[in-house]
Amino acid sequence: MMMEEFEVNASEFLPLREVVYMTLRKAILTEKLRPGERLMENTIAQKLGVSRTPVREAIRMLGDEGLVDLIPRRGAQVAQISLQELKDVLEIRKSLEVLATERACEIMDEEEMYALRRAEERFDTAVRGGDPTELAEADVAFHDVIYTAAGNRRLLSILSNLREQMYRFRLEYLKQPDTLANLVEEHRAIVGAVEKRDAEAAKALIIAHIDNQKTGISRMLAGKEA
Amino acid sequence: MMMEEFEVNASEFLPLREVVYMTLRKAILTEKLRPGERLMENTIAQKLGVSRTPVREAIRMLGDEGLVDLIPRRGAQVAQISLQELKDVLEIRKSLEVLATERACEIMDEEEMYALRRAEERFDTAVRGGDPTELAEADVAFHDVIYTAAGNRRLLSILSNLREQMYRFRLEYLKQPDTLANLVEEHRAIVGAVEKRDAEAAKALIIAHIDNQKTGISRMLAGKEA
DNA sequence: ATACAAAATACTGTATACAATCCGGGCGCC
DNA sequence: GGCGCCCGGATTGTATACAGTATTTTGTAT
Repeated sequence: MMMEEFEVNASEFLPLREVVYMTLRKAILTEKLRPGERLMENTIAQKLGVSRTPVREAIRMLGDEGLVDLIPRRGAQVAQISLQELKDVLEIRKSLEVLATERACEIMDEEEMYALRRAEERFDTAVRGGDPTELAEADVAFHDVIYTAAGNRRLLSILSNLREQMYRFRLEYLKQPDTLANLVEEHRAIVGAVEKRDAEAAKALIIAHIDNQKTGISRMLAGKEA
Repeated sequence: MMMEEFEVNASEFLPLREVVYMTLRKAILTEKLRPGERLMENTIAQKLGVSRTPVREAIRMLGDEGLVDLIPRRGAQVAQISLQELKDVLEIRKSLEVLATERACEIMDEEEMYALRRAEERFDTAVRGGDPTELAEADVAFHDVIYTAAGNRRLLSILSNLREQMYRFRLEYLKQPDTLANLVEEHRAIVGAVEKRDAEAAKALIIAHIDNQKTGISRMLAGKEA
């Protein structure tokens, strides 16, 4: 496969399509590839030193996640995410996070409870630390504990996918210092409710959590326009 | 591409991967390819008279839909759908159908209302007609009107995907004559609630609709085991 | 006979070559 | 001068060839 040592350092002997996928994904999320930009198989393949085949497959994966738009016979381009689409995604997430949280309240075991508390602490630490990447990962990890505890694999996969849609915004969002304090508080409250297995309370908290995100991101975008 | 006239009659000059995808999908849904059966790229490619490339892509599409399990370096096999997975899917659908119905109640316009009534009539007719394929399609069309009216494209796509998961069961399920009468009645009630824009009532009806499906299919599967 | 090892085989992963289609530019015609 | 057609280049779609790995088979030794 050659692959002149180059960009892609990550753990070798992974399928190439995964490597290409992760590389492109990162480039999109960090805005190195801007929305609307075309992804040409040949160009990318040459740039990464691989053949078109894994590039093709990687691009299709990104298409499934919604990070790129696939246009037949025209190729792919980095997806524009409109405010409308963002709202759509958040609306779906609200329904499904509620579901996940309710189920988690019902069937979560002690081990998972412990993991949840640990995840909350990690997020707490990350907020104080200030590294945005770690912060985002800690947030992901926190919610993942709940998703997983819900015991519905399909739900986990859908929620993970929806999260991807928002990643670009989240990175910005998580930089706003005033939101961070809120987030810590919200997470703490959610953990409390789940620990008591109080599904009603947890549901309300999750709804508020998502609604806050929606207003926060909307405000952020509105500010950016100006 | 040659493609010796063969099986795949459907509208030519569609990308081959689509043709292969539809062919395989149909084969799985009609149980010509049984759960657990391996899908080997070479074999399928030869059988359909195409190369491995479009077959590969088609198989990956089926993987996304959950109709086949993709195992790295081992290929794909037709997914076993356990009762648990079925319940998982129905649980998610319940949340999202509720969401779709509520939104539809809010923002559906007159044209879509009309389409909904037409779809209900079509289903009604199909029940009397007795052709199971038409029946399934009419049911899909009915729910699609609501999904679409909800005005959330991502939601539409997720719900469509989840429906695929259940297709195999639905075909069997829709053959049971006693359920059919119920279904017609449930659809009629849903249309009534949506027409009045009574989101609460519609929500309750949709929940009942899905719960009925769940018990119906569970009973059917239990019967089959014995 | 069984267990282990080694080789053959069969399959996926990757690369490359070829075909078909779409887009833009230039030229001619109206 | 504008509209349309044709041609060439660019890019995706498809086919095939090659490489690497996992699985199965077969042989041998205990």
